[in-house]
Amino acid sequence: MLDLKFIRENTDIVRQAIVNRHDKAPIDEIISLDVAKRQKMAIVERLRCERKGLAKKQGTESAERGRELRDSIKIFEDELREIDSRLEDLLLRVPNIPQDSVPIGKSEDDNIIISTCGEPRKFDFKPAPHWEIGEKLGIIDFERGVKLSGTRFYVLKGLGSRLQRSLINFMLNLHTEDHGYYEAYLPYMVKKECLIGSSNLPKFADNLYRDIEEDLWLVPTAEVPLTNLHRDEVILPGVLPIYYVAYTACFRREKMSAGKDTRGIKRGHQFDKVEMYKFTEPGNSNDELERMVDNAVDICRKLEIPYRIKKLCTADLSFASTKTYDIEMWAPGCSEWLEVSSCSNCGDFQARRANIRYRPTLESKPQLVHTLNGSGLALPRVVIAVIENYQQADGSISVPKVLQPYMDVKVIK
RNA sequence: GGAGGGGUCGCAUAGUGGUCUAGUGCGGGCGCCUGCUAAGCGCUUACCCUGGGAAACUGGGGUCGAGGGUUCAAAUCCCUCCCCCUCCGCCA
Repeated sequence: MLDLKFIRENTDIVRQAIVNRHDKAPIDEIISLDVAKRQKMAIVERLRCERKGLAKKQGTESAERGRELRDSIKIFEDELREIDSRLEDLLLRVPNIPQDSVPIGKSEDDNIIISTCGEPRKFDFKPAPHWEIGEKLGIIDFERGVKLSGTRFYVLKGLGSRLQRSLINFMLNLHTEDHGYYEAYLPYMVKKECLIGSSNLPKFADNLYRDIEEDLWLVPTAEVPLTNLHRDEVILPGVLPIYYVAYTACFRREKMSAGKDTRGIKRGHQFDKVEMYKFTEPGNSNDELERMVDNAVDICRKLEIPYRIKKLCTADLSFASTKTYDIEMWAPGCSEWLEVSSCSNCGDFQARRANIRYRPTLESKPQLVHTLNGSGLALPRVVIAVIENYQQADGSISVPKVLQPYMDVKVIK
């Protein structure tokens, strides 16, 4: 959420940001509600002040005036409540402002490829897509996944599920041991407030699963509970930056992309992900973003899979982000670059929603922190990349060196 | 799921309709005093919104788990919800 005061004083900047994002947030209505709100507040505060003075005295004529005050205060309070909830809802739907370094673009085609690393392997046979390799080896079972849960579900079996588990452990170990992250095991179901804090609600409700009886929501990413770990807290001086890493399952309806990517395990309703998350001081967040990207890329390097880094343009930037890098791994079987990570600096946008602050020193006033999130990495796509990059002519898969200690085998066959 | 108890300033507590402008202790900060460590004394101690001011600063409102309600007046009474504790039931 943007600061209302900022919107009031920098309306043109906000308007331009919305245009650049091709968003339609209703800034005009916000501005007029804000004016109306402050007018009414001035009146109601004057009335409350009089009531306060009156309440100290007792007597019949002050009781008479008191009744009048009570009634008119109530009318104004009701109006204010209505304005407030409308304003709150609108504010929650305004996207974050892209940084100046973010390229302005019309669509994802305007994202900029910053670097491409690693030589795509030369095959002396035609590389197969993972769904063929996986099915032949019996490590991915699409039919039974659909039998259990319907379309976009699959079952990993045997060394397939072991491969995913190995990747998770490899990533968690690397981030905790080499990159300084602190591991957390989190709830996969969270309260509505958490999703508001992380910016998934109210705007993106249609991509979420929810238990109506308890009003608990399944997390679409660990970013949601991680953001909310420090909700309504004031972090003490000297504690920042905090780095978290967490493995969770993620649940998404993927309604918006129905019909897209239906083949294989690239896009399911349930998938696993290792997520990196940082709480930082405002001055450091961009440096921390670069480091986070490098932490994600380190996985690609160690797995020895070709990858590229993209800087997202304003049209493709996610709602809460001021600046985002995507990392893609090359998948020679389906001949496409797979998005395995998205690293974003959300600035104080989520911190304002979730009320996450820190004190620079013991004496100073609380200030909003900056939050950053990045996949480190998204599992099923890394599984795809391993399968397709390490496939062999006989249909088997050789296991990447760094995974061999986790897999206990050198070849999946 | 059933029965009961509870949520007050960083922590611990007092407060059952007006004297609460929320008291006290601890902890924190500032200062004074003291020829060592210590003790003592004084002051201070949250956050949000909004108005005025170039600024230092200053006026007003709100917040006692959250939100409503009753009342001239609510930390205090009523309703809904959230969270914590104890016992019972169930359970990996």
